[in-house]
Amino acid sequence: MTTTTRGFATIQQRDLVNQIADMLTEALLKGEFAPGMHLAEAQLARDFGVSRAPVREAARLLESRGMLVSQPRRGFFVRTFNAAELDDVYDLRLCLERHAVRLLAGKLTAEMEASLDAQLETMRRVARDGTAVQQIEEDVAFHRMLCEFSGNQRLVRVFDELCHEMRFCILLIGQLYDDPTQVAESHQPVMDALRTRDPDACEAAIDYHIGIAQQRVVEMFRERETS
Amino acid sequence: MTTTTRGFATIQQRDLVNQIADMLTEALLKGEFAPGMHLAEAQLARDFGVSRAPVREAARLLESRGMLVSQPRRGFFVRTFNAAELDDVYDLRLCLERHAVRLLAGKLTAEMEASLDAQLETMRRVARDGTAVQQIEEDVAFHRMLCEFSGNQRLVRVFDELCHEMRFCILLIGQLYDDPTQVAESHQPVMDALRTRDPDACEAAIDYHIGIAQQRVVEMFRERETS
DNA sequence: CATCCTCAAACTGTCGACACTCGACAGTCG
DNA sequence: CGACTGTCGAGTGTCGACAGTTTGAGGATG
Repeated sequence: MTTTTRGFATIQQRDLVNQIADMLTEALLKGEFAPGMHLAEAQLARDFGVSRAPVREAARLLESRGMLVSQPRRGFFVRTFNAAELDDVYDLRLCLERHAVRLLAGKLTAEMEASLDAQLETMRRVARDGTAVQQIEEDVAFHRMLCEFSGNQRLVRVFDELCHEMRFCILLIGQLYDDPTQVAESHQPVMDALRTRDPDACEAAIDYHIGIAQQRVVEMFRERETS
Repeated sequence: MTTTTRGFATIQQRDLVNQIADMLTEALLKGEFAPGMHLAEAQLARDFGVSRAPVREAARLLESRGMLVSQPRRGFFVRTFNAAELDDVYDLRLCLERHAVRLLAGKLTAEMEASLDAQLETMRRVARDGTAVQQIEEDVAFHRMLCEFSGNQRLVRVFDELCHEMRFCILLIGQLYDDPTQVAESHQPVMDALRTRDPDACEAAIDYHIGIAQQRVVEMFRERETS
């Protein structure tokens, strides 16, 4: 209710928790908090100009997303990842998307195909004139579509959770792609495989695609770790 | 139940939040709250003899476990499942365990084998003289071992989440098995397949095993739905 | 008889306050 | 000199209160 720190006082009456969670997320992704760092509720509350209650809830939310961890009576800490954990995340993601494309192969409609094609087009666009963050977002969006179109909503939820963690790690290592055009083009084989409607071909394509990404990201993360 | 290494009783100072979460979970599994029912924070706080803050946190915890859902400014409601959602949960579980046994096939150690065999034995025991709840718990424990031994900790976490939901649904439909001895025996083929170390055989065995359970549970749930 | 409006009760979101715990640091005693 | 103890500040866990919102009952209206 008190004044915001800056001019953008868009009606705060609506859901402080989500706003705080978003701001915290952004700060985390920007690397403003060092991994393992302790986040004091009172301090954050002062920074945001609110009481501790919504801060606490927002922190719990981020905890459930795996971006923070909490210890009883000690509070919240920025989640630390090691390369092995990141590898697990990618491994699980591969497991999910494999399943998704197999399901999708048997039910791909013209609308889905059009949506995916459109998304590929978007990716090509941001590859030319988009920020690294945008490129990652559109990349994720394509994969999320695959999960959504699989028809298993529960799978999408888990995928979203994993995405939070992957984003977190990717933003930590800085940039992901050295040639942005690859972002879009590396997805084309997946799209082509889907069009064949052959589950095995789809699985192979996604296997290859994610395997590459996994190798790259985990490797870069491992390098960052030893510095 | 849990004893400290020195034999002292565990100090009952664990936060209220966890205690409340446990009680709420128990109440939910006992079916004391109807699906879709609104849970008023103040009322629960009175019931537990605490303030709303810990109740709120406990509720958020259960929300993250998928047992409650919340709507802004309206509060918490008991999660309702429909057969399709439950089917999704089983589908995803199958996806996870398939992956787990494939990984496990390539790394099964003698210790793991012994643990799994021991768990099968426990299952046989509770099949004879255990409650339905115990039988389910030991059943789950076996599958959890498969996930743990796969080596992917992140996978285990997702499995745990799914388990909460499956337990919830299973307890809703009352009893799961009509012949308790099947509980243990239906797992034997999975164990046998693992011993061959053949990923394909393992996948096939778990496919069959979970497929049966899925069919059964979802079917029973669907019946309950239309009543 | 159905519909809309009013209003009070109930409830959630948020706040500030207090008690208790944890960790650090310094002082004390062997 | 080292181990133990008391104290202090920082921070979390919990509480009661207030304000604004939602809900549902009941009356007014067409």
